Amino acid sequence: MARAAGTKGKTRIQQGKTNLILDAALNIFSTYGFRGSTIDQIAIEAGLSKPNILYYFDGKETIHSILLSRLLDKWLEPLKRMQDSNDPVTEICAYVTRKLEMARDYPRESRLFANEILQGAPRIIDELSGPLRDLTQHKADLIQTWVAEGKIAPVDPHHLIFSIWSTTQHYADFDVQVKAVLDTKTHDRFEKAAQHLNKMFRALLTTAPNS
Amino acid sequence: MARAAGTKGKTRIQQGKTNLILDAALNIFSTYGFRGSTIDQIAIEAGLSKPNILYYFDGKETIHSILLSRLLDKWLEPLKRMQDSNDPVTEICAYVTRKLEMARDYPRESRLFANEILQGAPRIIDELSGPLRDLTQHKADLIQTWVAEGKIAPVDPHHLIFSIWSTTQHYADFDVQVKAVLDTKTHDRFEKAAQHLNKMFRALLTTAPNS
DNA sequence: AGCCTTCCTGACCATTCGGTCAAGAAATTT
DNA sequence: AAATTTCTTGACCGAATGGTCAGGAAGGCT
Repeated sequence: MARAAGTKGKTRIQQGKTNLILDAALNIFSTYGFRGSTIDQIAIEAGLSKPNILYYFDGKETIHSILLSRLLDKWLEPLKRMQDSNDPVTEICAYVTRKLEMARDYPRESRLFANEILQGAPRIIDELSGPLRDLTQHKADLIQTWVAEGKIAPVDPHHLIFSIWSTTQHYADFDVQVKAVLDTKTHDRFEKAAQHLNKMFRALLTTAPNS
Repeated sequence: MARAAGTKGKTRIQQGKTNLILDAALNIFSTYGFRGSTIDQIAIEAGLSKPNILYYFDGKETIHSILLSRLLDKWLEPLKRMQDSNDPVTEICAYVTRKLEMARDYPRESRLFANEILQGAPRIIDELSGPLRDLTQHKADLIQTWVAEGKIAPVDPHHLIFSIWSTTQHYADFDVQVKAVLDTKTHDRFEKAAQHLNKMFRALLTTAPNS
């Protein structure tokens, strides 16, 4: 039997088919959710037969969890890159921009993640309570520092982060709705969104700290 | 056969069972999505037998679409209530508050909606392109008026609305993630969120219109 | 009580779906 | 070219699932 393991397979052909299947699976899973997707759909999407899919992967569950675990790394990267700076406002806005670009360039991943969370995150709850929580706490502390130093307006760091996540991912996860309401071209849509979000978070972070 | 129609059934017992089933179905559908839910699950949740469910409703699809159509009315109501005012900032912030309260009090409805949109809104795309689009356009025009009158800072009305939708619904749809990161009590969580969102949108709307 | 309508369910059916397997087709190696 | 390993698939299996149906239980009405 072939390796059901990660990318570090063996043959050139294994490598190719493995990626082909994972890509097809991402299309299907991100569109229909886990239970809503079938191996047959994935097989058709990949142009392979069902048993052939099962030859490369142990099962439906395995494929899904591989996609999820790969996703998490990529997902946390933009936040990781937000670091201390003399210009925290720009630093945070740069993070917003990166996150929005992720939503634009990796909508499938965003929807896969959203599907999982929406249904109670049964497969990645540990990742959320562990790595995600730790990283978020760490960056929240950083933001808190900026607040204490008076470099940005007083904000709740965690809820700021939530606002960034939600507003940016909205353009991937709720894309259908956005398009139904706007019906502008994709480029223009993200362009406008970038300007709007930049303005919003900049306003929030530079407001005078009155009551 | 009994009526498979809406609430205006007949018997007292029909009324009761119908609501019981719809409530159970909302629990299940909002948690597992349409394909991920089974009639058996709904039956168990409602404390009835599967054939009994099918006695009151034509089928799985019917139950789901009834829930969806009921949802839309309730969903658009907070936005409808946003009207012209001498204090647009407060008017908009009140809308934000109402929407957040919806996320807090009706998380199941929010997740049902999110599940549907995430998977391409196959069952309500017409509602999105029709009523939702019209209402949104109407309110966007109102906001645009406020901008033109200099009553609020210049913002893109549509993207402002998207930001309100996404930030508030985030606390219902991504509740698991929020809890994993925060682990505070429910009340405190929404309390802080309300303060944060109020501050953010107020800042956005009252920023001096410089470049 | 007797009659009629409404309500409920065990048993059953057809289809779908995840997964297996034996056997053959391609590669690869020797 | 023969031998060996890797790859591919048609046919099949068991479980789950949406849905049906005949018959019985419960409720309402006279």
